[in-house]
Formats: sequence, structure tokens, C-alpha cells
Amino acid sequence: MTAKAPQAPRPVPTLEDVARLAGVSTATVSRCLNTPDRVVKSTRDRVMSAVDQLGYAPNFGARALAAKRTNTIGAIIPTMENAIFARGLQAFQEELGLHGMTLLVASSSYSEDVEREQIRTLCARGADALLLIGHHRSQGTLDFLEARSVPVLVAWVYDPDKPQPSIGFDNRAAMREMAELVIAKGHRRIGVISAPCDSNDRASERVQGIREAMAAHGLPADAMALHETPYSIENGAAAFRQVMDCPDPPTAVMCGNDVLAVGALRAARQMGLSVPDDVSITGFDDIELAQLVDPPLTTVHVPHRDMGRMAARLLVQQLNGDGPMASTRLDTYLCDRETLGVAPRQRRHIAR
Amino acid sequence: MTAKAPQAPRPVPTLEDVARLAGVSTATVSRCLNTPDRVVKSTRDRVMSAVDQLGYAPNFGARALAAKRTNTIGAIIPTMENAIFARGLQAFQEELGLHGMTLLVASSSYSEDVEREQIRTLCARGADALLLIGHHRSQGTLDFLEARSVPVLVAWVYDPDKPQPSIGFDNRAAMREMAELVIAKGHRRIGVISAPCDSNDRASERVQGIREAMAAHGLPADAMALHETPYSIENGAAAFRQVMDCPDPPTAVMCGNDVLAVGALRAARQMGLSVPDDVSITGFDDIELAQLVDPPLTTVHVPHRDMGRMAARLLVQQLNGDGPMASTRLDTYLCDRETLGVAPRQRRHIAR
DNA sequence: GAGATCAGTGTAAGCGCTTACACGGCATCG
DNA sequence: CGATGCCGTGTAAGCGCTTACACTGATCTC
Repeated sequence: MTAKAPQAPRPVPTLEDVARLAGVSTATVSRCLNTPDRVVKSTRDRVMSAVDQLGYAPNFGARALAAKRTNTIGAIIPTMENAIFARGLQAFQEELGLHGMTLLVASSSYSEDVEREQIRTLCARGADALLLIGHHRSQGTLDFLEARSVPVLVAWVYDPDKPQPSIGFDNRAAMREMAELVIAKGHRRIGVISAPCDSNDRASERVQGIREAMAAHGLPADAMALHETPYSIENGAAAFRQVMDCPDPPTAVMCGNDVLAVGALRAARQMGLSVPDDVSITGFDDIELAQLVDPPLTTVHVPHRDMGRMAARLLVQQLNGDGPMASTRLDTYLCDRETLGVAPRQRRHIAR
Repeated sequence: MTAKAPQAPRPVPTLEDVARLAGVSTATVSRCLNTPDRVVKSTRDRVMSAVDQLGYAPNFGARALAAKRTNTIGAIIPTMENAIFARGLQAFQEELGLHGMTLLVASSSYSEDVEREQIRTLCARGADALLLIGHHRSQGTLDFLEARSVPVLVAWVYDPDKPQPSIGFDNRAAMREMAELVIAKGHRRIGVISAPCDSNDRASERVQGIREAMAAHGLPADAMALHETPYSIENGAAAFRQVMDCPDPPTAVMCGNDVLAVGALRAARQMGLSVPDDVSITGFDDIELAQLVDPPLTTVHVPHRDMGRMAARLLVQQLNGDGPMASTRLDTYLCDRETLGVAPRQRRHIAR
């Protein structure tokens, strides 16, 4: 019974439709939407009710085209799969929202090429600024960014020496601290499971941190058994089996992040190894999962939420013209839970 | 030493710049980008090298404005926080990518109002179609959608009777099946921890499924202790404590999803209850976490990836003009792992 | 060999919006 | 009371792109 045109392919309403219905010019409608206080209330009310009546929503593309600003910030993270970036991004988005900005997220699958494409896409979509993870990036990409002069903030790392501002933490120092603790517990042969280090500066810095700690304690470089594998629980489990499959297996396995560590933990259980009695395992990130596994994971806590929030603030400031962004360093700390124990007697050595 | 203008605020290159540099018209450049085979190779090469040289990326807004198509599909999910929607969305995105489409994601925080806003935003950004979760939606929103005549596909539910096409599974039947199993194991007092049921048809359907199973077995309605709380591990734990805090606590607690169930599991352990010996716990979704907790969670497996993939296909077909989308039903199945056991003797009753 | 056809390219009209500028009306001021 | 300024609004010029249409030669057809 509703009065409805049978096949009305009613085109989406435009500013002009609203203007006509409200009996004003398009300029006035535009002002009602963007700077309401420059329009007298009576007019504004008329316009707004026309907007509602028509179900009008401004065309974003047209708006961006005319205004040369989108109030949109793009972020490209390596992956959405595991929760590593979720919390930080969530906080980032929340803070952006507070300032009337929108977030556009893309993921690069840890691929440099995909990332370059995503950067182009986000720029094409008019992102006013970009949040990227890590510094590793081809010269071509950097040139592109510079050519378009898009403000870029690099997150999840802190390196004040790079030309681009960054917000994050010192991956190397954080992992070194963990390695110090591992060594202090008596471990001498250390397995390391990391994401592939080339094109991932966070991964390589973390491994480097372990190397430094070992060197500082006079441990030979070959006391470290390094396996690289993409972040996933499955991969972590597989890598753990490989790391342990040798005549003289490590007594502690340090993982480049919690996802790998949880995989290692699971593999250890399946192999009948007790953690931390037979082997110690450490993670990095302190994602929610770290507390849920049994035993709870010893890991490095990263202030993801703070990082996201501050990243948003830096970017917003920059866009408001408050000068360039300054690299900012956040602190991490060790979460010494239950997967790191003192090194077991070196049974095999004794048995020989 | 690099020859670089000192303060060159070089504006971003446009189609026209490319055309000028390549010595052709803007139409030709546009064609090179969109329909390369309609341009002779020699011209095309010239244009493409101009594109590279300038670091040109087409302005998406302008393109959408002129072409009236964005090759973008919008999706609004209730939350990105927990992994419930991640896997399905990932598959959705992958499949869309195969067809040259881009995904734009927004999250509504389970709020109807926020969702309405996000719908407007995505439409404004020119989404060619929308993927929404669940059918519950205000009339105003439905009107808006109809006014703009955006194709909408509803996911995570299956209900062929609704006007809008859906792809998903029968939440009620799936949960009923689980409840049947719980009852078959001898449980008579059943706790239920669900997300708030109003404005969440998946949650309410699942609860309804339990009711049906109980009724079918002659269990009185008050044998079910229902607690509603937003999805989170913490909330699941808190709700579990409440559900169990009564003179005659349930012997099984069925949770509306795995996140709540994991929380319940943790609370149970903290309370010194053994699962499933003292109390059984079930989940829903079969997210990765379900297998990681100890003991592994008995839950309902949902084919998230299939759902995402098929959703993308349906949408792409529709956009290619292959007729309207047909509601599609996917199957779920029980994952009877280790948190569901036979009902313990009803100690309190005996003790009385 | 004249006319039809077609491939490759250019011309130009918008797409829906913002905003500089112009304009009229009204309060303010010396 | 005329000059001044401001406020609320309208006019119209683009923003960067796509695409219908027009045009030009070359190729074909009979």
C-alpha cells in the first residue's frame, strides 16, 4: 500500500537536489554542512530537513576534488591476520575519530611491492597523510612519497636518524634486554625464531639485539640457531621442531613475536617437552593471547595503544600545520611470566 | 648534491600533466590506463613512461565522479577487536582482489547508530555495494539503502525470507544442534552467556536454538540461566562467575561465541573448577583460539572462509549484471573437543 | 576507384562539490 | 544621515577525470 514508484531508478540525491528542495543555492547547502555557524538558523533548519527527507549524503569524491582535503589518513600494515597490529590500530583510529578524521587501512602481506601499490592506492584515494610500519622501503617508493609530498609517519620502530619521523620503540634494545634475562638464567645455546629479516627492520633489529647480548657475554655467534619463517602459529610450531631437531638443541628459544612463540609452545607440548623445565620460550609484543596460553608467555610488552594514540596526535598536529613531526620513543618492558626458567642441566653433555 | 629544487612544493601530477609530457590528449592517457588495448602500442609506451616519470597516480575521487563506478565494496563489521570476523573478511578481500575490486572496511562497535553513519560514509565514498552483518537494522537505514539503491548482501546469517539476500548459516539450528548434544550428555541445568540479543540477530537466534532444544526435551524454561554481555574475554569470565554464583549452578555453560567461552574457561580455572569434570563449557565460531586453549574448546565450526569467498562472488556477479543475488546457506558442524563432558552427579541435590 | 568501414586519437561536456568573489540589506558611527 | 562594515546568501569557476561524439587516414569491398 505504500506509495512507491514501481521501478523508480531514483538517482542518488545531489547537493543541487537539496538546494532546490530547500529553496536556496548550492553554496548555502554546502555551508550548512561544513560551516553551519555561517548560516542563519532558519535557513539551516530548512536545509537540514531537506537533507533528511532526501537521504542525502555528500559525494566524497566530489568533495575531495573541490576541497583538496579528505580528512582521511591511510595506514598500511603488514597483516591483519594476527592481532599484532590490531590493538595499536584500534587506538589510532579512535584518536583520529576524536579529531574528525577517518582511517583507511590496507595490508601489504609483508610484501614490498604490494605495499608500494597500496601506497599509490591510498594516495589516489586522497589520504592526507600515511602511517607506515617500519623503515624498510624501496627508493622508488620513497621518491613517490616525496613527489606527492604526503606526510608520512613510520610506526612500530624508533629511529631518529632516519629522514622520516617515526613513533615506536627500540626493537633492538627491547630484545637485547630479554636476551640478557635469558642469558642470566643460565642459557647458553639459544634458538631464535624470527620473521624473515630482509625487508623487515623490526625483525632484524630484534635478532640483532639478541646477537649483541650474546656477544656482550662472550657467547660465540654459532651458539645461536636462527630460523626465519613468516609469522603464524603453524610456522612457529614448525620452526620450533626444526630448531630442536639437532644433537645439541638450545635450552631456550626466543621468538620474534608472540604468534611464533605460541606456535613454539604448542609444538613443545606436542613433543612432550615441558616448558620451562625442559625448554624456555619467549615472545615479543604481549598480545592478548600471551596471557591465555598455558603456561602464560614470558614476553616483551609493547605499548600498542599508546603508540597508536600518539601516532594519531602527531599526524593531526602536522596536518594542522603545527610544524613537522618529531620522532618519539616509547618504552617497552619485560613481562616475565612462566615460560622462561633457568637453564636445565645440560644432560646431553653430561651423558657423553 | 642531488639536483633538487629547494622548496619546490611540486603539486601532484594530473592526467593533463601526463598528456602534455607524452604529447597526447587527456583522453588518450585515460584510455591507456583503463582500456589499454584501444591504444596503439607506440603511443601507450610513450604515455606509460610519462606516467612513471611523473609518479602519476589517478585521482580516485575524480575518477569515481566521472565514471560513476568505484570498483570498491564496503563492509561494515561489528568489531575488529576479536578475531570473529577477521578470517571471513580476509577471504572476502582476497576474492574481491581476484576480480579487481577493493574492500573498504568499517566497524560499528555493535551500535546501530554507528552502523548507520558508516553506511552513509561508505556510500559517500562510492561503494558499489555493501556487505553487512546480520539483518537487524532500523527502518531509516533500510530506507536510505533503498533510496540509494546500493546492492546489499547480508552475511553471517541465512534467512531467505528477508527481502535482502543473505549468505551464511542457520544460527538457530547450529546452536540447537549443540544444545541437543549438551542435553544428550545429561545436562539439565544450562547456563547461557550471550551477547546482548536485541539488535543482534545472530545472538538471539543462537539463544533461541537452545530454548528450542530444551523445550523439545521437556526442560522447563527456567532451567536456563541467561546472562548477556558484550563479546570479550573479560566479560565472558565475569559472566561465568555470575552464572555460577547461585545455589544450584548449571552443569554446562553454553557461550554465544568462542571469545566468551575462553573467558568462561579462564574464570572456571580461577575458581578451581575443572572443565569438563565439574562444569562443561561450549563456544561458537571455532576461531583459532578455540584450539589453543587448554582444554581445547568444544564449539560450532563456522565456514568463515567459504562464507567470505562466496559473499565476494555473489556481489561481483550482481555488479556484473548477472541478476539479483540468491540467499545462500552454508553448513556448520560441531567440533566436539574437550570442554564438554557428561553431566556430573548433582551433588547438591543428593546432599540435601 | 568511389564509397563504406574501422582503428586511433582529439574535443569537450559534464560528474558533484567547495569557495573566492560579488551583492544587497541592515546596524553602526561620527 | 551618508559612509562604513558586516552578515547571509548567491553566482560561477574550477577540482581531475571519463566518455560520447567527431574527426582523420588507412584498409576493404564491389
